[in-house]
Amino acid sequence: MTTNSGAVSNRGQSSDSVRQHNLTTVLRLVHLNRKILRSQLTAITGLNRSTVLALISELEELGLVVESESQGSSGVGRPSLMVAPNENVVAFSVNPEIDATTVSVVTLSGQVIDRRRKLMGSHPSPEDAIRVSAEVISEMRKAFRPGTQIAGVGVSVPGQVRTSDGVIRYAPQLGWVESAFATALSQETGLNVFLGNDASLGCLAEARFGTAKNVNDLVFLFAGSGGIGGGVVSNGMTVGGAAGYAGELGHMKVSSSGRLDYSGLPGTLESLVRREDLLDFFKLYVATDEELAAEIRSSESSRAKRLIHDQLDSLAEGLSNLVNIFNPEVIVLAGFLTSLFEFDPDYLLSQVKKGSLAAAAERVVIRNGALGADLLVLGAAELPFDALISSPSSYSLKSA
Amino acid sequence: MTTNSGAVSNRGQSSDSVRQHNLTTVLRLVHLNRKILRSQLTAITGLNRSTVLALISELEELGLVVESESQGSSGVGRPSLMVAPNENVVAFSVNPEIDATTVSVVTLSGQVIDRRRKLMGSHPSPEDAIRVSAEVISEMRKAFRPGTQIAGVGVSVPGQVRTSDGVIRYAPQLGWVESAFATALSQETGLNVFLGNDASLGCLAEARFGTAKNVNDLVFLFAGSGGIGGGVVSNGMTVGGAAGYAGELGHMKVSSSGRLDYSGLPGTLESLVRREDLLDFFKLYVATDEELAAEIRSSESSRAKRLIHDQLDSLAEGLSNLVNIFNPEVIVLAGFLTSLFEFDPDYLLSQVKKGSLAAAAERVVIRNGALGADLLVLGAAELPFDALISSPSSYSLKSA
DNA sequence: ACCTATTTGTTGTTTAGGACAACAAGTATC
DNA sequence: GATACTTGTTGTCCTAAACAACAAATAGGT
Repeated sequence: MTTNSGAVSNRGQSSDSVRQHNLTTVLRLVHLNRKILRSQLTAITGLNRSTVLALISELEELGLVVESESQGSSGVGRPSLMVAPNENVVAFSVNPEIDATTVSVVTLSGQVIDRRRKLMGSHPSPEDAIRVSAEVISEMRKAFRPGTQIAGVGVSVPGQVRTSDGVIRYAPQLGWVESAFATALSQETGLNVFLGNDASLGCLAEARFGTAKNVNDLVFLFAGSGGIGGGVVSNGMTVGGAAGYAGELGHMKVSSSGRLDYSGLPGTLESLVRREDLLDFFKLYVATDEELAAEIRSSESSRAKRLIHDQLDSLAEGLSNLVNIFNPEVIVLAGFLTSLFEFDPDYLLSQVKKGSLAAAAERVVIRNGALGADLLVLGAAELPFDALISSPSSYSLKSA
Repeated sequence: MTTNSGAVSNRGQSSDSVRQHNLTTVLRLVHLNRKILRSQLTAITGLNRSTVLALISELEELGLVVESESQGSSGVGRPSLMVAPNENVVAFSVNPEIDATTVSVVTLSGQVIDRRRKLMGSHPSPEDAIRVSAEVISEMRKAFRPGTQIAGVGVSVPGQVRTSDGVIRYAPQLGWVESAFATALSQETGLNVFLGNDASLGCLAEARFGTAKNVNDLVFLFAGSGGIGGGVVSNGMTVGGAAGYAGELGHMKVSSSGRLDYSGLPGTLESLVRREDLLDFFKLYVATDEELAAEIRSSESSRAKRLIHDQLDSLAEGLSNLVNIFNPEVIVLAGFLTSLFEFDPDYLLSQVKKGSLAAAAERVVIRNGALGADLLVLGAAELPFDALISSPSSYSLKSA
């Protein structure tokens, strides 16, 4: 017998907060499931049928959900109505990269309905990215069908984001330092803007819509050309830290090697598991993850195999630590780590188990992420959607 | 601007759950503060005065709190009543060690009112510890004053505890494997029994009553003769992991050294920061933490200083990783790590900052724990108290 | 085709519990 | 001693969820 002390708020609850909580709970379920039967909502929430009816009616009046008759019968009895997010509710997703900025439109039901990628000079300033984002958003808004409601903008930042005020504290690859990105983009667009670290948002997306759906304890590791980022969900909540900088799993020291990572720290996971090393070996100049994956998959030379296994060993050392620290249910890999894993899944798992405590590792599963190119787009859009969902009746949606 | 997605339950709330939540909130505040004015309760909870009155009346009828007139005035206006936990509500704390088992009695107000340490043979079995604990508990119950109500038993385990069923999965120093400790001790005593990892409970205690009070993101590191354990609080919640094995921070690999820790893993924090190494150097056979601390404090030889700084360097490597992973507000040290830290606090902090990302480390504070010998006693007692507090009106207290 | 069992939607009523308002009680200041 | 201020206490109001009863829509059996 053991208890889990839940998150503590010290606030009391009145009937008003109950209503808010129930509206939030129903809307979240509709959002997460994309569509769900009313009968399932009553079953999951434990609320009375009549209460669920009232809640959905209110959400429908707010323009957040729509009901429709479900096709195909689900058994005896009067068929239940299907509840789905209102397709008119959308969010923008902004993804700044080193040479381009991508802006996408995501519906509350998780559909990516528009995406535009703007190439930029090789080292865009934050101001450049803000200007381009604002322009694209403005264009896109003009094309919206009438009645479209905008929840806000979510930005995935390849760097550290200060949660309290939406400032980009440091984005190494972009060279951005202390940029008040959220405030500035909010002024340009008149929309609510939310920032998040890219890997943390990827973690969020995989936990909500991807391979780690319904998993309460998970570790996410994401590796691209700019190094290794991570995200952690514990007790069903994102581990954010005091200021929002938590989850820098790539900068975990695992060896005494003097090799430096992109932030200048020696012997870290990021310094040992490197996309560049593989590209160099395969003599690929620039390559997509798919091209690299193909090379890895077809590797037969012992030199190639040794290199890949070395990388797997280093990855395993990092994952072992994370298993000891977090005892996750699932480890999710993304970016080129998926190719490494696929090359020899059993090897990676066995090495991880070897380097960690038997208890902590005994039920852990390693999986590749399921969201592919939509990972960061969906993750970033969750930020404004979260804000909307947590106060459905008072959140101010903006019209197109 | 950024949001923190809260913990998600999917359950709806009715007026009944509101009452439970409010009772829990008030009782928790009374417990955490040991005593608190009713006016402060209304201010903190945001509830109406009349509502707080009703809640406290119910808790008083349940025998959980008592009200008294506050001494000394606190300003203009009618003086507010003081609310305190009922001293008749207690929990047992059981702390098995390698050569003894200690049983303590803790009141809901956090007073340790009795403590008995039973020496045991050098390698007691779980059954031995259960039998001895049950005997001591039985004796102690006879001495209770009439009306005493028992919330249950909390056990601090120097090893891995499976949360779901209260089984000790593996306690290396004791040599215990897969022991259904909670079930057995519950049968012997007729009380609810809860288990927790010792370091995790120490973390909990420091976060609630010690140096990290009101801190929502903290990392706790505890080192004794049996190695290094840890605990983490993130978003105000203990990081427990999928099965309860999270927080094994001592087994984090930080170097390529082949030196093994007590669980056989190489190059880990525990293998490099060792109480034994210091004892050997100072030629102390067995020593209390105080004796070791005195030796460290008075070290003047350059060899001693080098050894201590080496240990500090290794400790810093581990802490740097934890800073990058958790971005904590506070790091709390306990056990002999306090002596290491006190030897050169600035050095440890600067080494931690050197090995971690500037952003993640910029506001971190390192502190020694404040609870000393009561650490595990208070921590373990929190387990039954948590169960009581989370359902005040339906929890079944046992009488003496 | 009709009847029954089953499930869900809908409507009207009840009820639990927090908010609110009004007043009493006790303290500090002038 | 008068006033202002804060808190305790009591009675009433109000919100929102539960409940009960009935209607609607389906599947399966005869």
